[in-house]
Amino acid sequence: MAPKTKEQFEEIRQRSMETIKQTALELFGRKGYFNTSISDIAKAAGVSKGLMYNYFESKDALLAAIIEEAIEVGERLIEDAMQPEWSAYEQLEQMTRNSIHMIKSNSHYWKLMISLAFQPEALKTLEPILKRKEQETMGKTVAIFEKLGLEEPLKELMFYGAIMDGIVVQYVQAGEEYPLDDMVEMVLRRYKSNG
Amino acid sequence: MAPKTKEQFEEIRQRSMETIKQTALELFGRKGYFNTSISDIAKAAGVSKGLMYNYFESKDALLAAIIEEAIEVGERLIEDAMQPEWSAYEQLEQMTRNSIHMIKSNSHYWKLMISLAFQPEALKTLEPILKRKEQETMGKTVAIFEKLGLEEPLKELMFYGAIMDGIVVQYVQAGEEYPLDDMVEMVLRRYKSNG
Amino acid sequence: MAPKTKEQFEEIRQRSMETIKQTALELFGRKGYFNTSISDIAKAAGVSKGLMYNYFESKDALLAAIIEEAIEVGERLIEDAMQPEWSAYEQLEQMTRNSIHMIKSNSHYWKLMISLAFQPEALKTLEPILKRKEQETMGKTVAIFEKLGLEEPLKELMFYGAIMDGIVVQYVQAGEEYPLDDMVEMVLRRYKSNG
Amino acid sequence: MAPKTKEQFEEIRQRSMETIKQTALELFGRKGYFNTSISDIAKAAGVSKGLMYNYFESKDALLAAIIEEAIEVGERLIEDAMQPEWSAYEQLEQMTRNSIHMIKSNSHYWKLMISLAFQPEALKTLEPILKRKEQETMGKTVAIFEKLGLEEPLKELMFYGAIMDGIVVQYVQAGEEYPLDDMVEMVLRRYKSNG
DNA sequence: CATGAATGAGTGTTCATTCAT
DNA sequence: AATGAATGAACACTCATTCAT
Repeated sequence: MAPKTKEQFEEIRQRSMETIKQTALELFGRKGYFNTSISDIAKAAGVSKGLMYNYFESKDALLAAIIEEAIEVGERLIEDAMQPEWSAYEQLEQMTRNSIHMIKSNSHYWKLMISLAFQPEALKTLEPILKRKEQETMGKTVAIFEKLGLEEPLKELMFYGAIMDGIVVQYVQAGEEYPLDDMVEMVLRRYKSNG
Repeated sequence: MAPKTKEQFEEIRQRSMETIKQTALELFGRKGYFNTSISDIAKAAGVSKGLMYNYFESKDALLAAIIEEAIEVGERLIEDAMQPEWSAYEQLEQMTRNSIHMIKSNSHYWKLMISLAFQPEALKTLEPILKRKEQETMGKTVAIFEKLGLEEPLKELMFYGAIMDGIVVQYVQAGEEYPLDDMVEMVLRRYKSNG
Repeated sequence: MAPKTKEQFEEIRQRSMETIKQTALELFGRKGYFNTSISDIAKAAGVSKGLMYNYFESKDALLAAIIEEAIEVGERLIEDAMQPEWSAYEQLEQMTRNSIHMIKSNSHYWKLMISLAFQPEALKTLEPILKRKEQETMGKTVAIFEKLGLEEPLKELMFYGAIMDGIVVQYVQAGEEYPLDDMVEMVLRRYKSNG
Repeated sequence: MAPKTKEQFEEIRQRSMETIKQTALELFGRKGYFNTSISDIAKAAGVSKGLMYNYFESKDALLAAIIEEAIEVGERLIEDAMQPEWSAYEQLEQMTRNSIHMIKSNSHYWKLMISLAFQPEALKTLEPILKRKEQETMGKTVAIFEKLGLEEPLKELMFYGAIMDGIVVQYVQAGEEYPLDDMVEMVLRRYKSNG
């Protein structure tokens, strides 16, 4: 019964937080943020309601924590694609495939994000984070499209963005039966002869 | 001294229902269905909380009424595009432009639909209606793609659907600054040489 | 299209009031007073909600009107039994049979009365009416028991009252399968050798 | 710093449930079930409105819990009367006295039960429980009446039931001034020479 | 670190009552 | 005399949050 060390406590904290975040993400994704209660999360995570408030100030804060974590993952994937020695097309391909991989492996997250994105007045706190993040991504990506040598790189980037969003929307809706890989090939074919 | 006539009552009913539906749609679109209370709607519509229940059995029923009305509008637009004397491309163009028009003139509705679609466990009642509607639309549209003479018409249809969804998602998000018309031209260019 | 005469109006009034009272009584009896809404009554009676308020000040007043009417009927039945030329037993028999007849022909009313009687704080307005009525009945009936030549006429009257109440309670509960007539014979047998 | 033990929590739960049930029973008995709101109960019990829902799923469930508890008490009293070494009359006497004792010590409960029993369409959930219970009681009691050696034991049982019900009805109505003990003696006298 | 009993503001819903016609 | 749209207070119920232990 030796007293636990600081490190042990810290580890427990991390594990609990992770459990709570994971459980919450799944429920938020399946049932929607507003339709998921703290009780639901606590029950599904097998912890007490009070414990959540040890780690997160509020339900909103829990949501923010989940989203920020996922954003970090997303950022890393984009950076992975930006290998300077690659051609523009190779970078685009890599980024596209990474994006798809990310979506495949975390579809709860994307369901949550999309449903939140379409209730803009519901969660004002989140908006600035998302706006900033989107612009960063756009900024990095526009370079690829300029290098591709297209006539109107900005418009093409927006079109690419729309296609990718559309594919996500449809995949997240339809589930595993959706021909995600076929759609990806169709996107890439559009740019294959370039850059 | 005579009681109001049936016609008078009917007109009053219609006006009230319309007010409530319009107000509700706007709020649902802006704040999300679950985040909009009956009180919010009543206050915004300038009527009492109880009045809604004279016309709609429940909040759910109000939502269903709104969606069914919009679905009817959508169906009419698709049928408008299916003029048999037109070429496949002309039909596609018409349908595309009609869709965009519909979205432009009713963006609240589309925000609502998308956010609901991504909380699938939240509103089981709606699912069958939407599934059926989607399949009907697909059925009508696949004919156009077959006539276009593409190698894989079904996949191309799915791709087209994804692009259109993506454009809607981005437009609804970005608002009026989004270059909707440019995006439409880019979609159509993809098929212009066909059918 | 001659204007209606005063008499015709009065007749219409009477008919409407009667319809409303009868419908209300049935519903109150079946579903309970608090569980029956004005809307229910109006729908079942085939009139508008507003019409009720032309005739009765409130839901409470409607209830009071129903009860007062039934009390009058009850009073007449008791008086019918008090033929001075009859023996005490004959009077008791008549009163007993009259009571049973009354209950048989108006069981909704008795359901209503009993359920109300057991929610004393629910309808304070009614209490004085009922108390007064009960004492009047007791007063008239005690004379019969005194004439019967029993040792403790007042206690016997109370016992008789309890038996009659119990029979009503059971009959109203069990419905037509209840052997009401057998029970009545058993009551009367108790007093047959007297007075 | 340690969390409360399971036992502590359990004790708190039991105490709260008991407070709520007792308060609710009293109010249901006095004002009627439909006329008593959750707010009323919470205020009278000195707890928050929400607390009831920690322990009972709904107002209906609270009622069911109250009734089931009382039914158990009732069952025990009947069994106490069925001592095999006693004569039929002794058993009847014991059962009668037990019943009266039960009613005396819990008149709120009986007010509630009677008023509910007379609003049959109001609480369909309860009906099967009560029907079953009543038949069980009848079954046990009929044996006593058969042993008493009466001509028509079943009818006599029904008559006894009616008397007892009538006494309860009158006692519950009139309160402490009612000569309950005298009435009991009058019932018993009817059977004293038998069994 | 962890618990879950307790709170109360807020939700969807009902309903007696009013009133213009 | 008769209608039913409209109101708003009250209802049963939910849930994010607090806190004693």
